[in-house]
Amino acid sequence: MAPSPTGFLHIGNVRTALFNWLFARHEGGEFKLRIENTDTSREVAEATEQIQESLRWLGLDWDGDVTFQLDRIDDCAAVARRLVEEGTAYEDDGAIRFRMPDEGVTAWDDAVRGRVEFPNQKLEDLVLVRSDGRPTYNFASPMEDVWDGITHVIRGEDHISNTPKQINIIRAVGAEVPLYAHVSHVLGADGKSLSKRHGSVTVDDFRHQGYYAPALVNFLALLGWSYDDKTTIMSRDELVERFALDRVVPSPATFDYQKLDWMNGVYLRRLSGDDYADALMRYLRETGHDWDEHLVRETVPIVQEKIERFGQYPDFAGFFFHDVHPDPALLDGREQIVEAARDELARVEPFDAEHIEAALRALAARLELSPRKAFEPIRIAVTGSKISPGLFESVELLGREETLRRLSAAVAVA
RNA sequence: GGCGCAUUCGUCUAGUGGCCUAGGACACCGCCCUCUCACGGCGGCGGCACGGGUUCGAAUCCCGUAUGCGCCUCCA
Repeated sequence: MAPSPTGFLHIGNVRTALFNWLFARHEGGEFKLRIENTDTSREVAEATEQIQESLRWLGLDWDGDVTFQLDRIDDCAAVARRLVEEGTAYEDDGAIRFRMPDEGVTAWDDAVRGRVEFPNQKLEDLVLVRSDGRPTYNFASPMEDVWDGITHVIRGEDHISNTPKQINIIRAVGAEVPLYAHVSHVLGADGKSLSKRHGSVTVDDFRHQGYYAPALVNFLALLGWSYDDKTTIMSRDELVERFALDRVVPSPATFDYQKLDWMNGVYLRRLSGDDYADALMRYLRETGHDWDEHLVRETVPIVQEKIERFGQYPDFAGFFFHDVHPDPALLDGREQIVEAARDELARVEPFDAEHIEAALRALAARLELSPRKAFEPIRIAVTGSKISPGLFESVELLGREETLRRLSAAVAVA
């Protein structure tokens, strides 16, 4: 994987990285990370570290040290000089240009697209080394592929037109041409390529919204690749075991956030309570919610099945950690129900979900209200919202004192 | 403009000449479950871009058209 350090890791690049990683792990090969920083003017200082942190979060581990394209500037220059001597390159205004063949075609068998051919006549002589001495991407990249012993280049389809140029360079230096696989782009809902030029959709964005890395990986793997006609949920190991380039489709895929949300929910619901709590705590800490860990862990059984992203937790369960101020209009003249509930809950014994439920259901029956009708104002007074985890369990967790306080407060305000 | 790549339900996809009156998943709609919201169960809506070929037979092969995207930089 060879990102340029111009910003956060983009989700489209991550999908490409994932295919590289899955392929390498499946084949027992190596997955290499190279930072393509020959364009120093566009480089962003933090980017290199952020890219690595994002890959670590996703669990895409690379082999060996990270390499930097700029480190081979001298090696590239030496090769360019040799090509000039050999006559396959020439000087032009201080730069060095590669002489592309004029006749015939340059072709390769792309692992996802089949045979691709370019008439050489259309290939322009390419600048290898700029007049300031720095190699260009189209020179440095194939040379590094050679030096790093890259056997498979899996990259985005925007590189298709670069490939014949790079193949000719590799041939000119007498090296072996790697196998190329050009995967399609990931599109946004607007149908445009999801690139840095259009909305920024970085790994960090997903992380902050509370997506679970294994779910994101599963989802991304299915963007352009499938195992069969019905399998969608696959663990990391299953993905590695099953991934194959020949099942990668060549057409672009649109990123569907709703499906990601669904899949994230599936993953979160499958977690054990402890694992869920661990991941949730990590998320809350990362996003600046300094909430009591013991209480957070106690809420897990009643929220795990209800939310599909950790990002929903603060809104959904925040009432456990801070007071609520429900809009009086929401109660809409139903404060007598809230008042009656307060009186009931004041004497429930023991104060647990089972007995709380029995008491509140009896209250609803006495008021000749359906449970649905009767519980709504109580829920609003206690949680501040019409939507919440189970009422009885929430009340138990909140405790008698705090519950009664909120019920009284709601009545007072109304 | 040139070159290249792509085109199956709204979305992700299965499909490699007959198994397809095109299968699955997400989304959507309806019903059931139900203290809200979710989960779960059941059912439904919905597609081979278009036009020509080839063939006994085409979503699958060929050609063309359309549309989208990419590249054409001393960016990567």
